[in-house]
Amino acid sequence: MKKATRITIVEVARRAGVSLGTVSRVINEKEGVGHELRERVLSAARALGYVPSFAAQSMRSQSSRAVGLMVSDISNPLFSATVGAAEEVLYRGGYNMILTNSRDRPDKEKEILDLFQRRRFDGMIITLSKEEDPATLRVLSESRIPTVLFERESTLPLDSVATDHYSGAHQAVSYLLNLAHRRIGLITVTQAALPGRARGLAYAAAHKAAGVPVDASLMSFDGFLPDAGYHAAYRMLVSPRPPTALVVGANQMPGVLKAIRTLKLSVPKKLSLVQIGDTDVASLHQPPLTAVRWEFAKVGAAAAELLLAKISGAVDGSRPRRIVLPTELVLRQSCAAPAV
Amino acid sequence: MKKATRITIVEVARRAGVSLGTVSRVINEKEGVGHELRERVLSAARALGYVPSFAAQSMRSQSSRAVGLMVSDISNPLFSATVGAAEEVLYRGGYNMILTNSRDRPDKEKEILDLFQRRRFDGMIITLSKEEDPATLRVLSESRIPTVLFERESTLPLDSVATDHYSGAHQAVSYLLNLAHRRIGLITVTQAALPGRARGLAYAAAHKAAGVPVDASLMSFDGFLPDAGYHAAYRMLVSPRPPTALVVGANQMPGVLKAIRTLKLSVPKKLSLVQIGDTDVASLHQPPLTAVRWEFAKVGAAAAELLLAKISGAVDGSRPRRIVLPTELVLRQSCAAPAV
DNA sequence: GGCTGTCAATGAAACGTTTCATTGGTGCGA
DNA sequence: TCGCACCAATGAAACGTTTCATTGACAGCC
Repeated sequence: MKKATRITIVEVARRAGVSLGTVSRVINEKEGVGHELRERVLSAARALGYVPSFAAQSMRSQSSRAVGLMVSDISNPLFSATVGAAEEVLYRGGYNMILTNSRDRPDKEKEILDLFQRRRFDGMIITLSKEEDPATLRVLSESRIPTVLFERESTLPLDSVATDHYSGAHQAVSYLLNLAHRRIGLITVTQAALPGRARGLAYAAAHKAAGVPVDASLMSFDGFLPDAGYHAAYRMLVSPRPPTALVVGANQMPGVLKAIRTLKLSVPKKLSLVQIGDTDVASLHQPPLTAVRWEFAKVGAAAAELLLAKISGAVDGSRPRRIVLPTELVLRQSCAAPAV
Repeated sequence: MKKATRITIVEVARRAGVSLGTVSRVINEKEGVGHELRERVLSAARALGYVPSFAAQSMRSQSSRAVGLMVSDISNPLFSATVGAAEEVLYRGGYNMILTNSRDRPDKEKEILDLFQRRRFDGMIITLSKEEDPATLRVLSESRIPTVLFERESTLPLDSVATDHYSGAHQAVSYLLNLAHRRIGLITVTQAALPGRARGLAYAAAHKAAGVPVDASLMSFDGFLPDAGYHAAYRMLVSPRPPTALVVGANQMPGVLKAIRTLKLSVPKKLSLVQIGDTDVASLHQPPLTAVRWEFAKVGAAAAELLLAKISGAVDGSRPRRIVLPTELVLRQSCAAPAV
């Protein structure tokens, strides 16, 4: 039979014949308690099956030993490696990770941020659907919880850890321009946040540097919609002046590949292809896809490490730190000069 | 300037000129407080920027409104969809999800289970690296936290939600046997847990039903090792009597495909291929891979729903519930009769 | 030998809520 | 008009820790 009532520190103290304070210090491995007593307390605790109450501890110590993570979509494979690495670092630092899914809905984001406040988390790592949503920014600026923006940047003085999406896209587009492509499609996510915005800017800058005019109809930024990759690619590819190359976000690529297959276009003969974010889909495709690569796990680990540093006060908060992680272009067999 | 000290319910009560209890009831939207007072409390709370302390609430109410999730590997794409769906259900039910990564290490699993106890979680959904690890089972059987096993089953009377891995593998192997394959390789994860064990049993049963002897060298169960897929496939394929078909777990498939490519084998001409777990890699491969399919999200949602039902007491705990979700074989173009 | 300093251990206050027994006031039926 | 039931609101106890000022004992020093 299980005891009906929870064992508290009081029972342990009584059983060991010592005071509450003593038990507390034994539990927390603080010094200043004699060897014999320590043993007595420990064995009493064991005998009773005592488990300290986190709620009481965190209420008293004003620390939840927990960190909130808010991402737009956990199921996104690009995120899951990142999230895994963040958890690893946080756990090792003695913090637990609470994971929430905002599904890119600003109202849910606000709700989650409120929740993080109530939970008195020691820190949070967040992704925003729109970097400039006023309601969200207000909550954020009033928050006193150490925060690290993740794959996002803000006008607010917030620390951030992000991949260098600008350089990544710039490399990809420049590479294709160098191969003599003049009509390059870009299929990615919304410009309301860093990744899409940086890619759009890089796309334009690379074209400008090469003296090639930009055709707005070759850019699609609604990658978060279901089947967006398919629709965007299909629309571009059946247009009167179709692109000869496509730069595509990893999440849009499955849809894009379906469109290509539907239209029976051969890669790279008819169409060159670069994927942003190197996944199994890219490396295992036939032909293997040239891709912009970065280490997903590193982004997560860096975000978690920065947050831990902020929590411990090791990093001064006077001026926001922005960590940008590098990308590289992995050349495979999905690109060629455009057919003449 | 931010206030140096946290606003508590006491300040709100003072400012609104009411008692603590009244504020508490307003905050918790309980009835029995007049309209005018309610407004006064609300506006006082707003003015002061009051945010209730979760720690205090959960200490008093003995509920953490949180659920722990322990998976072996978050980065595993098969898990991430599942985890996402579980989070969705739990969040909607008013619970937060704490995600932890056991990395399949029994010692870390035990540590995490202890943590879940201390945190007084209202429930937990867990994956075990070995279903029969005695130390883990002891912790589990002494735990009073409602628990749902996830893709695992135990000799302990624990509720579980899992995919029907047995039928899935049976379908795949039978299909290949029907195509006249006589040497079929199986590459998957450890038999110490449900998925690998069920697949091994199904493999043997299907062979027995077809009157085909089983060759143990055609089974590999160390899919959790890095590059296991590659090594297992390579070893089998270069052996004197290589398999003519391979049934491969989704996580091992990238490695297997690399081995196939290295050996320049054509699929399905030289080798038939079935993937267990239908991912983008399978559907986008050339040729598209025949796969055992199930809905990842449904498994997570079902686990979360069962757990919520247990927490609320809607389901009686006298006898464990085992929910098994169906699989189907999706026929694509990676299988053919063996070359003669 | 008295004083001081050190160390182990104690006991009570404090953390911020919820809950519950009470109080005070109001309306209604007898 | 009294008593009763009802309702809004109060005040204090309780939840399970940590922390901090205090006590008691003992050794070292002048």
